[in-house]
This record gives sequence, structure tokens and C-alpha cells, in this order.
Amino acid sequence: MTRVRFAPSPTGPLHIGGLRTALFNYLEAKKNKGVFILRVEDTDQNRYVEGSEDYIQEALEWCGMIPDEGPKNGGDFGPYKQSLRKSIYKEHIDRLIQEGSAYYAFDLPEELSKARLDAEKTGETFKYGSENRMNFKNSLTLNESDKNKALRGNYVIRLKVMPGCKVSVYDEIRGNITVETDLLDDKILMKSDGMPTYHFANVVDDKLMEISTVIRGEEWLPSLPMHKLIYDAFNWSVPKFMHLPLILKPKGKGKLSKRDGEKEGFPVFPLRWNKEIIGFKEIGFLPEALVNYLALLGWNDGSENELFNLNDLEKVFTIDGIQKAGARFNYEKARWVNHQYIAKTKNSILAKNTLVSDELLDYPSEKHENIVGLLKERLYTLIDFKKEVSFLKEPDKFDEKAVAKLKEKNPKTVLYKILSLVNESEDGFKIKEPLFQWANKEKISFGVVMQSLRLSLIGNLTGPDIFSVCSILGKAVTLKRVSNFINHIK
RNA sequence: GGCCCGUUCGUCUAUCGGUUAGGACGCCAGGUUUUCAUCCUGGAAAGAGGGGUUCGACUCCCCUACGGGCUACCA
Repeated sequence: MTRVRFAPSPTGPLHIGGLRTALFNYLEAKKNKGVFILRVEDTDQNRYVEGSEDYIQEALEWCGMIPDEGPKNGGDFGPYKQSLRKSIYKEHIDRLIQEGSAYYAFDLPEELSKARLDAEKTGETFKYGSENRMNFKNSLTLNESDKNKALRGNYVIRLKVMPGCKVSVYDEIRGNITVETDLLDDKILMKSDGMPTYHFANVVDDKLMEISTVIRGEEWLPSLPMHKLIYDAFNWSVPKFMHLPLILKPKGKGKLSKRDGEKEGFPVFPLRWNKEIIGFKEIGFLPEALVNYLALLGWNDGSENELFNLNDLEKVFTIDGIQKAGARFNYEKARWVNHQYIAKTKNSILAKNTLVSDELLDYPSEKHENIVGLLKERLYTLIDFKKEVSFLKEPDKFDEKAVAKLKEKNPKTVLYKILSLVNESEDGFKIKEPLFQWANKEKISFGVVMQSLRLSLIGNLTGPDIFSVCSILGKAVTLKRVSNFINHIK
């Protein structure tokens, strides 16, 4: 049974790096008809941010990735929030202490940071490990009575790493990762507030929740051998591991951060987080498009196909398609993918999206789908709709440069002809053919004809097909705008 | 600094020892369109460097360079 988990920390809004990790977990689960679990890793109470748990759940739901088990949906392996599992961690750490693979340490944080500074001065890296653990205050060095006294105060519990060995762990994407235990720290497993660290909680929960494959970001690769040591200490078999490449900044150095969005003008979060920070949803991305683009960042199916919705992905996803190197985020391409999805989406569905429907409130609903159909192929994001739909409003100003140019070509006869054709036309405004025939006969260039029409109706020279615009505006409005324009150029 | 991971067009990528190194975004040109956009056609654009292994290396190995990550009582 494939069981995978997405395990974010509720320290703020989930950003697209996390969302992609969730996606690959989800796909691995669905591909194998397995279970997708959401587990909230809230072991750091200082960094807990109100609202982020809900945000994570909502973001996953928006993308169509509903957890099979999790804090909201429940499940047989709960609780799914680490802060609610303290007794479980306690029980397990006690076992390690008893068996001698973990020990209490009483060093003050100040003492440790001083030791760290001292090491830095001599150009060395400080490490609390097998070489020097006997120089510190811990249950290995204190006598029984001092130890018991110390146990009444603050203490942490550290993993006792066996020196002189090699640890090797297999990663499904990268192969074997090997490290010498001499290089490893005696990592803290339990903090002085009684909460486990990530490393410990992660191993215990993955085991207890029967996770078959751990899929997470590459930033965890260096601690993988240490995790293996914890599994070993419990005499547990390890799950499969897959460490995903990171999403990098569009330009410059390093991985994509929350700041990059503000700087470059693109979202890094799926949904709005607060008043200032909007997400892909609010800027007019379809969730399928975001999911599609995120899947493409660091994965491909080996074919030349690039368009996959979540359903397609569930079928074609394989781990051999996952890239090893980090991938730069490219907003232009993301927009292009979104453009493809918008153009493919049915008018009726698009018209219901609030970014679209809000712009259509003043217009008769029977025309909504026509308007959407006329404009959707021009949109890269849904907020573009606001600008595109402005032709419905009477132009408040004209492109005077274009008007001046047009005036030289004596457009009045054209405009009066348009008026009369529109007048004669009953519905549908099939004025295109007669207008062109007339222009041809009168030896008036199409340019003048089209510019007259466009300037009078919209006020400038860009926009969707002008005869469709006529048709949507209706007879009365069209007549009015053309007449107004005739007055304007007097 | 130490450790781990990586490296094909500007970007995302195909190639799994023998290819004119393919596609996509972006860019440029042409076409369709009254115009802008869409759309169609074409173009420029890549194997980090150096050693091996091999009849043959983008592909396998080593070194260097570069990039990324980790190095907290954060995850």
C-alpha cells in the first residue's frame, strides 16, 4: 500500500515550492492507488503563524489535491498535527534513552553558542558529537546525583552517534547517499520545551503512519543519513526516499523565496495571504494551469507533450521523469500555460469565475458567454479580462493621434455609411460584407473603414474583432457611439 | 570553511555510447488578421573545462570550475 505524506510547517502561507512537493506526493499516491496524507509539522511553537493551517488546506483543495487523511478529514493514524502527539514522542524517546542510543544534555544555549564562536575563530566547524561529547555537561559525563539534579531543570535529548562508521541511504532519484558518522552531529531529538525536533518527529511519525515513500525537498538530503541512524536506533526499516530538486529564483542566486515575487512582480503563493500579498488565484490563474506548470518544473513524461491536467498527471507521472538539478521559475512560461488553459475552458465556466463575472455585472447575462468567447483567447491571466472587456463601456477618451491621422483620410462618408448599414440591419449586424462591398466600389481603403469603425466604437486601434464587438454592443449602442464619434471629429 | 547534491540553447527540458543534439517558453522574421493579440510557418540559440575508458562519448569514470543545499533547542 502506497502511503505518502505532505508535511508542511504552519509558519506562513504555503508557497509554490511547497505546493509542488505536495503535488508530487499527491501524484505518487494516486498513481499507485494509495493514500495522500497531510501532516502538520508544528513542533516549533515560536514560528507558528495563525491561519496558515487553514491556508494550506485551502490551497490544496483549490488545486484539487484533497488529502485522504489529515487534520481536517481525520483518518486511522491521527492525530495529524505533531503538537498533538507529544506523548507519542515521549514514549519513543524514552525507549532510545533506555537503550542507550540517546542521552540527556544539559548545556546552556549560551555555552553552546560560545563554543561555536570559539571554533569559528580557529576556522573550524563546531560539532557536538562523538569526538567531544565527553567534554560537555550531559548524562554521559555527569555522575548520578548531578544528573538527577540537572534533570529537574532544562535539558535536551541528543542522538548518540556511533563513530567510525559509514551510513548509506538510497534515494530513488539520486541513488545512494553515503556519509561518515564521524562527520555527523549528535543531533538534538527533543528540545527543552518537550517538543521533538523535525528530525525525530518526522521519523517517528513516518513510521507510525506507515508512510511508504517520503517525498520532500532536496534541502533534507544532507540530514538523510542522520535520519537513517534514528531508524536504526529503533531497529526500524526505512521507507523509500525521494528528494525533489528545488525551485530557483528566476534570476540571481539561490532558491525561490517569498521576496522574489514582490521584486519581480509575480505571485509565489497559490492564494491570497493578506491584503498585500495576492496569489496565483487572484491574479487570474486557473488551478489546473498552476499545477501543470509546477509539474513541468523538474519533471517531464519523456514525450514532447507539455499540457497535462491533474487527471492526466495522475496517469502519466513516474519518478524517472524527475530532474536532479534545481529549476528556475519562469513566470512567462507559467503565463503561457495558463493562456492555454483559459483558451480551452468553456465560456460558461469561465463566465462564472469572479474575476470575469465581476466585470460583467452591468451587462445582460445572455451576452456573458459571447463576450467571454470573444475575449478568452486574448487572455494570459484572468485579470486581463478587466482590460479586454472595457469595450463594453463607452470610450471616455479617444486615441487622438489615430483620430488625427484618420481625419486626413476624410472618414465622414464612411461613418455615415456605417450608420445607415447598422440602421438597416435587423440583428446580428451582418454589416461586414455590405460595408466591404461598398468600400470596394467607392475605392475607399479597408484601413479607413476599419479604423473609423474601431475608433468610434472603442476609442483606440486595438482589441478583439470589431464586428463581433458591434454585435455584442447591439444596434442602439453602436449607432450612438458612431454618432458621437462623428460629433467628436467635427 | 566542512559535508552532501547537481551541471544540454537565456529559461524548462528530450537524448538512456553511434542523432543534421529534438521540443517548449521567450526572442527575431514572414504569413493570416483593418489593427493589437491569438493562430500558422521559418530562424538565431546548447552539451562548463581538462583528462581518461572506448572503434566511437552529451551519454561511463576521474579532476577542476561553476551552481544549489545543509552546517540552529527552524523546518
